[in-house]
Amino acid sequence: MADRSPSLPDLPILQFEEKIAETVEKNPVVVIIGETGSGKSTQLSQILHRRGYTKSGIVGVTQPRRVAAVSVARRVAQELGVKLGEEVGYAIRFEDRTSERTRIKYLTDGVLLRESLSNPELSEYSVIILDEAHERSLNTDILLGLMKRLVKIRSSNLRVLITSATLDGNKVSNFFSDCPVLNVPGKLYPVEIVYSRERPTSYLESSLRTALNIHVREPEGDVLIFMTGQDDIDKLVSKLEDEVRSLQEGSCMDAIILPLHGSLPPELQVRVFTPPPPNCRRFIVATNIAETSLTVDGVVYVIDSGYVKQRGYNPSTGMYSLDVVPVSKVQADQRAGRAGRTRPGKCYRLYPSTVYQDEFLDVTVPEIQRSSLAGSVLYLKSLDLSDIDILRFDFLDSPSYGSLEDALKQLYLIDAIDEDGSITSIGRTMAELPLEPSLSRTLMEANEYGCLSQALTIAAMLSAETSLLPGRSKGTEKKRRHSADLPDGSGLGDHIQLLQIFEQWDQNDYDIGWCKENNLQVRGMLFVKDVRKQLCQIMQKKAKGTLDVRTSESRKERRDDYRNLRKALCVGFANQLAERMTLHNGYRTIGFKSQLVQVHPSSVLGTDEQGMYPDFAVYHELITTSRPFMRNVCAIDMKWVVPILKKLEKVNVNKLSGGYSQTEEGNDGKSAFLPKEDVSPAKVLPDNESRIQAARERFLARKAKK
DNA sequence: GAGCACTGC
Repeated sequence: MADRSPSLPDLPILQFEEKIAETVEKNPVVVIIGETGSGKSTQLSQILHRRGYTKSGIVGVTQPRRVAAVSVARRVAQELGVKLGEEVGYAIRFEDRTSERTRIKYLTDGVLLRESLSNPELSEYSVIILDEAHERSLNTDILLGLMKRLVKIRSSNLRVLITSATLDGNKVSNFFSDCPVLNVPGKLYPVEIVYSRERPTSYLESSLRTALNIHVREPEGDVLIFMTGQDDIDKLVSKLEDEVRSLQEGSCMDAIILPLHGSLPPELQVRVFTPPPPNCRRFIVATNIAETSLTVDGVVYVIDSGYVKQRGYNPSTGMYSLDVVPVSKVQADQRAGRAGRTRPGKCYRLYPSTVYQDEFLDVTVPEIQRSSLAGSVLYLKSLDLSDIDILRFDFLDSPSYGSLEDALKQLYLIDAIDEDGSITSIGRTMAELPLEPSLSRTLMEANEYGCLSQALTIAAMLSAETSLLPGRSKGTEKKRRHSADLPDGSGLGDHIQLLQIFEQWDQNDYDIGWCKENNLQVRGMLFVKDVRKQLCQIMQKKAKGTLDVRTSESRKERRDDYRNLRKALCVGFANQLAERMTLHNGYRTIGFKSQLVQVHPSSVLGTDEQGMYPDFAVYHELITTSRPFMRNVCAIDMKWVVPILKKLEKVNVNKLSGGYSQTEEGNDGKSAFLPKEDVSPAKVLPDNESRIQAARERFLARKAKK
């Protein structure tokens, strides 16, 4: 591979090559603050290659997103004049384009985590660059902790570079024993920030007025408007269309108004990449997707509502939520930067500067503090790092004690760890599967009951579930769940329906047209097929029966009630069970702090002659939107629940966590982020026990009645 | 009888 291509682009970072090389030479960890347009993603790896770091190993660069890993690798291969997949390659899920000759490797952080599972010292790498670490994805945060440990073990032959944002560069440096921080300027044009005098009562209305003002008064250039979700986007798009239409002819240029969000079909998403005809201004009304994932060229004006829709998780109830929250300063700056990519721009913030200064957090709350940690904890346990105790694991930002406790409890209930918190052999197999722990456990149990092939399908379908639904357009709603053509889950619930849908697609030879006819998202269904294939490869050696999708005809004839499959789900989702109220169709969750929930209206779960839902159910997810709902529900037998209730009684979080309690030094002060809930084990347990006792009594009464 | 921001193995 050539050391220097004649066509190297003129990027700011190249002026710092000497300084970077010198600093990396002397320090095992270096933080690089690289603004947008600095070229850090494509150039850092090449600088280190020129300095000889690819002689002793691979230079690996992680990216939080698949498309970024692919496109940056392609670019670097081009700049170095080599064929992609040879000296320069990439690895993402389902696609490994590397070879023995690969010296520079771009990969998603998830793939690097997988690699470290089989090679904890990542010995083939001489350099690891964690790019976009300021985005603080769950995987990046785990990697940051692992890197801190790894540089101690491999101090002589590993270099770690972390790229971050201005606002938390020092924090990352502190985390790595005050390692050096290098600033690399970006190549953005100046963006003038225009603040509102006060917060608008309706930011939809305010966005509309601001957009129209730009259209009438400002010179040409596209407008990017950040909204929180599809609903508001649709409303604003239609209002803008009305208003623009009513503008006097000839008073201003033409306009094209485009929505842009994740649930938009890909063919509509790519419309934003088509440049507008002359004398025409585009309005792109977008979610966060335009903040980092998609870059729209031609944007000169940005309107920032100051809000974002963000997922949260409450570990004491197991409940997810989607909340509209103020953006962080980093996010607001990122949004503003979208106006200065091609020439000087303007950003209209629909809030006063005091709100930015005093109310916005510096950085977005990291994902690790907003997610269930069962999967991450199981992952870390399976690494067998004898020098690391999970509850003392060194995170850049620690998750709360309650959140780790929730993860341990769940892992214990599904047999992934024993009562002392040590990983079991079941847990080890689970960690190998690219699934949430409950689904991994379901697969293993299903394997024992001879219904692995069905469980594989359900696991794959649930991995993609949200992207299977068609966009919410009038007339097609309800169709997915209640269409006459699609199976209905035999009244047993959504898991079974998902299984039946995939089986039917299989019987239709994976015909794309069939998906379209049934309003199933093609992209989502193809993803399911890929996931299932990947899961099959991993489970092949362990499988006790066939992995084929198609169940044999004879079996279909004797009216399968999916008992084994539902029993396996019950074991895998032992932490996600609910019991119906005696007199109505509401449920209360078992195992968490008492929580009243309802079956989501989109569910196909059937009722009996009295219109009542089954006594017990397993759910895939609890989510609060307008109210707390169970999403994806499956009927289960009460007798399957009894052993789980017994196990719940035995849960001793103090033992699971190795006697480490919240009050001990080291973890306090860092962990207060969620709604203040008392999650100390001493208080939760008695309450839990009495609740379980009551549930058992109700269960026995019911049994007697029947 | 309600709705889903965005990623990823």
